[in-house]
Amino acid sequence: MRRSAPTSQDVARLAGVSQSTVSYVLTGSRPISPATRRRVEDAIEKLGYHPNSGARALRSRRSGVIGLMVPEAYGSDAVLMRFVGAVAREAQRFGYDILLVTAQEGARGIHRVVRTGVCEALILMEIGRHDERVAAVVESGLPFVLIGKPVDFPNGSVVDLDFERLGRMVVDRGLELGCENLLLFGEPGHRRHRNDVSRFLLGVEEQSRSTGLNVVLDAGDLPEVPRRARDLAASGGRTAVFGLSGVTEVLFAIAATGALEEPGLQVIALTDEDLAAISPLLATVPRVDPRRVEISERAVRELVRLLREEGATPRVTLVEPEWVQGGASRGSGVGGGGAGGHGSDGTAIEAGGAAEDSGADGTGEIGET
Amino acid sequence: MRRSAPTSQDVARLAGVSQSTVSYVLTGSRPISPATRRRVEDAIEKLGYHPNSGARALRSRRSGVIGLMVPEAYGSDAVLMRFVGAVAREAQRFGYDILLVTAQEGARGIHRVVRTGVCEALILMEIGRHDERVAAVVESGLPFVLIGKPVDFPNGSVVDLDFERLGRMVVDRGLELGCENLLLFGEPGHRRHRNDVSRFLLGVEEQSRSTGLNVVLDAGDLPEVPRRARDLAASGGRTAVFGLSGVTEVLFAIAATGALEEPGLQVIALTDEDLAAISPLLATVPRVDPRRVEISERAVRELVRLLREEGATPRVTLVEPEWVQGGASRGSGVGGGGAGGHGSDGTAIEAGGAAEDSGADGTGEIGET
DNA sequence: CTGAAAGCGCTTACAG
DNA sequence: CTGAAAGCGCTTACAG
Repeated sequence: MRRSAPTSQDVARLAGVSQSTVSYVLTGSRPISPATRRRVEDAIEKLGYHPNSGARALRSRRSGVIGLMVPEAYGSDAVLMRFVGAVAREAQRFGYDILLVTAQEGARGIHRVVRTGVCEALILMEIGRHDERVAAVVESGLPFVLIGKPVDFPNGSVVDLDFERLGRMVVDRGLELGCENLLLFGEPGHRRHRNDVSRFLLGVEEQSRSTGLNVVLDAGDLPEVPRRARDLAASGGRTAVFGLSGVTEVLFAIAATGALEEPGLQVIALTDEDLAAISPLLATVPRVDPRRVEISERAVRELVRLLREEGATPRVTLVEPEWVQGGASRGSGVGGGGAGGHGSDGTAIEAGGAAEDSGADGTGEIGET
Repeated sequence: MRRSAPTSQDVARLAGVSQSTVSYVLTGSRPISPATRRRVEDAIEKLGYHPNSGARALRSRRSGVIGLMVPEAYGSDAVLMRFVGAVAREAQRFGYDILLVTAQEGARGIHRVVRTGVCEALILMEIGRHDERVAAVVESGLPFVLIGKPVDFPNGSVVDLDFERLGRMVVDRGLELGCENLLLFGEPGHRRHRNDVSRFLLGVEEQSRSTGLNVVLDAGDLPEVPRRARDLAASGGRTAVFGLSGVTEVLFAIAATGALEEPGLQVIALTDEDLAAISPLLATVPRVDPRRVEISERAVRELVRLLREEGATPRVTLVEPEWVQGGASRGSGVGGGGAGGHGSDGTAIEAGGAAEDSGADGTGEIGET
């Protein structure tokens, strides 16, 4: 039943060439005549040959495997799998496999996969403000990308949603919709220590200060949100309701039932398009897409760039949130300029030598060199 | 910055032994004197040595990597990540890493990871009724485990929730709560083709037939569920409401807002404990835990058994759903006997040589030999 | 209880 | 444009 897999030796024999020629056809590191190439490719096809990954890794020091360090699941982790799936698919496109490393393993996990050589590059998710893993991955010397931008990060590639801009966008949209208040739920206050939340709040506070929108954090536990919203609207005027974090999507099922469908309330949703499809009523409110698939794919492509481009330097890419419904597309429809700290022309603003690109198309750009 | 990792040669030199002795200490495949072992271990510690995975895999044909074939994300995939995370953590415990293979790759993906030798075993999720991957994985000769039991499966290890029993449990609980109707949502009708749904419906139909509970499928789209439930209760009497699939958890946020809190309605929730924590009101309804972490862990342990036990035969393990709230624990509180097709004493009922264990503790058992 | 040596299947200088 | 050969770092018979 389990015959051992064919080797390049078998392919060479069948094609009538040397074993090294088979290897050269595969790696492309030497010109091969069309006729020879053809014979080798036919033999490969006929035998169903795949190069042994252990031998290849041992010899070339390239395993073809990217380590993905995933955070411990917390609350509703629908969000997490969206990243993981997209990373795996995009890596596949470039011929890489994804190996899971759990956050639980910490810096030791990074050392392990580096030392064993099982991974030739790493993607880390949800880096905290003072995270031992950053030092570990930098020290490892392997190419790496962070999904999720720490507030302060010395040098290295990052791909993340532009949360600060998201904050400004939500404030602007609330104003545009004639609201006097913005009620935030999903515990943004409690989770201020999280990089994404703190950056989001930075944007909200900045933009609300300059525009006069009244912002209320901490709407309380989930079931209390509708009541808090109604109270706020009754006492303080028209109120926009917005929730951050993975909890949001669950919460919007609430909105979908009509609990928040009242004249004085205006829901703004942060949700993936396909999740929106679950609840038809979500189609009626302005939605902003957190672009998780886009971010995951860009993270992989950035890593591939670092792996394949000689002397490539790390890059910070902030992807713009995108209005899907109830606003201009591309995220640039509302107060695009704002009081933002980064330009829209590719200005480098990061310390430590990393360049931040924010292309004219509303997302950071990764240049091909 | 990136000095190359130390080798077993380096360890041997430092410990003053031969390179093979280092290897024997690591593999444990030969008795080593305590003194020598000690010196080797110290050297390993001092150098931070980890054996090169490529070399090890090349020589031993054991990569230490388990492939996990994950389904394409659909709808709310919170559920998926719960499996993936638990599988990764449990594999870690046994010294294995998890490599993601996307369902998108299909049978070709299985051939690839088998032929390259990158995986030495496989876990497959969400096998369909006629799935090309089953033939591929059987033919590969690698040890494998399915998470999710196809209705008909020839021979091989399976770990899954006992969906048939879940069906019976829900019917019994509904009756116990004085209901005359059971409204099922989460599109159980449309998704009848899915293995889990069809097995669940089998249990529901069987038990409702023998008890006279009126079962209604297809409660419609999410937002319509509360109205349908109220209508049913008004015309037909007290109604239990139960939803299958990942959508359930989102839906229960609806219940949590009180949309289903009416005298004639009785919500029964299928949800992980930690998700229940999001919504305090969930604590007030009977909940049944789909035991995803338990299933994932058992899948890994079953695979480890196949990998390490000489001549181990595949085994089918059905994990019992567990009442968490509003019922006896351990799932055996309600109609434990039922009209079920499997005993509670470890009787083998599967065709094709696979044995089904259903231990007295309410879950299938994996014996250590 | 330990060592010297072969060899897993590749990639890549070295040669022609 | 192609081949013969070294060697990546292990594991595991073969020897003592």
